[in-house]
Amino acid sequence: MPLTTYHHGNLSEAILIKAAEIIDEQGIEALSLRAIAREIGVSHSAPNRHFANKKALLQALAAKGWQEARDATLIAADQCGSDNPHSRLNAMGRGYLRWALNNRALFRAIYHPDVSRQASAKLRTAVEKFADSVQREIKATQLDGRHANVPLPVLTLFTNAVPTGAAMLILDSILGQTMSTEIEQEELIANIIDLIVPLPSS
Amino acid sequence: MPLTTYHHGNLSEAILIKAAEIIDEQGIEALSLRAIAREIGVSHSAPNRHFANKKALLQALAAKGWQEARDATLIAADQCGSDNPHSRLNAMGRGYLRWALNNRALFRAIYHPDVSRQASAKLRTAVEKFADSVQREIKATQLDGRHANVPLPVLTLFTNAVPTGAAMLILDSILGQTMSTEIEQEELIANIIDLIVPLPSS
DNA sequence: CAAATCATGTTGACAATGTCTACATTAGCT
DNA sequence: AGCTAATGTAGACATTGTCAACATGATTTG
Repeated sequence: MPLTTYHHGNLSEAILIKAAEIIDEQGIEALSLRAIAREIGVSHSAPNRHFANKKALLQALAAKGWQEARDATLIAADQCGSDNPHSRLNAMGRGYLRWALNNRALFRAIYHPDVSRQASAKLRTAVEKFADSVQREIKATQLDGRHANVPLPVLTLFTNAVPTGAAMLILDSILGQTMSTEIEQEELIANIIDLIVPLPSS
Repeated sequence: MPLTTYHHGNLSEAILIKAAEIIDEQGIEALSLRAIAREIGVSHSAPNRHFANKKALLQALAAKGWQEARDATLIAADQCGSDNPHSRLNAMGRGYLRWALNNRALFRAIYHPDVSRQASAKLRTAVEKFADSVQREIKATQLDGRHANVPLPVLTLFTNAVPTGAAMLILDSILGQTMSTEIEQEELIANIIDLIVPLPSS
């Protein structure tokens, strides 16, 4: 095998990884197809063979991100070892927020406006499935007595807004920078999520 | 006065207005200095006389945005006609969220990562002043018995995250699109904010 | 096994953009 | 009236996204 092969072997994957790396370090605005190609060591238009355009690359990252976010959320629910809806939803919130803070590149991708504005049908249904899973659990907590008189869509929006907003403030906003972050991450996560869905006083 | 003057008269302001218009309609990613100049009818590099670069334009928009957000928030508190911290903070939350939903261009600007990443000292202190005003009120609610055992920074992050996250989800995310928005805006605002700071049962 | 076909990568081109420099026009002050 | 600084223009350049034409190599197929 020659030292430098004409064909990369797994360029698709390499592009996604390098893209995530750049987004992580320099933000999603700094992402450039040519820079990715340069750093990987392929020609400037090689990425076009794998992604029709820049938006398609972002969509692919977002799809991966939603997948991971969904997994992190649902697995957390299963692993919390309780059937109580409050416990489960609390675990889901923590799992989602933890994932967001530990995977900012993908987190930035899933909320990038360009992705939302022109989401493929496939991505759209993936997100809907995620939303449904969460809403089902929210509904269960409501039947269990949590904010019983609040319309479900509002409660859903609220429940999603907290971890999403918190992650955005912490990761990407001046406002977040002004707020002290001396608290240990896992404790912060627990404290914040407990404010949305208190754990049952077993 | 000739029909077309060599000097525009108030180009700075015109650029800011046109920029907000474009951001409102097409999102902040679609913003281009040359397009702004084209639509206003000046040469492609005229904006450079007023803003050193694109980032500077975004910073100016963000400064304007923080100013407006702060006004909307603090004025709401004063106008609520109550001294009760819960009532005041509730009004502030509503005022802020209402402003965000009604001014998406500036809302997008104040949370744009490029702005946060390289904020001028002036902008940074403006944001800090806003954050302080809010935190002072949050502290008051805590002394009034709201989540007395939660660390103040956490409670602050939570309180800010709700309206910010809700606005982002509604305005710019696929997740928000999947959530029904059939509720009237003012009712939605009230319902969401009540979930963070319940009004005192006078 | 040979050859044909398709996926993958390269090169060169083009338009659009941000930004710089040199120049033109005008406003405002003395 | 004339000077100076502010404001606008024209042209240039590097960078980027994207496309078309071509090169290379992997895979299938006769």
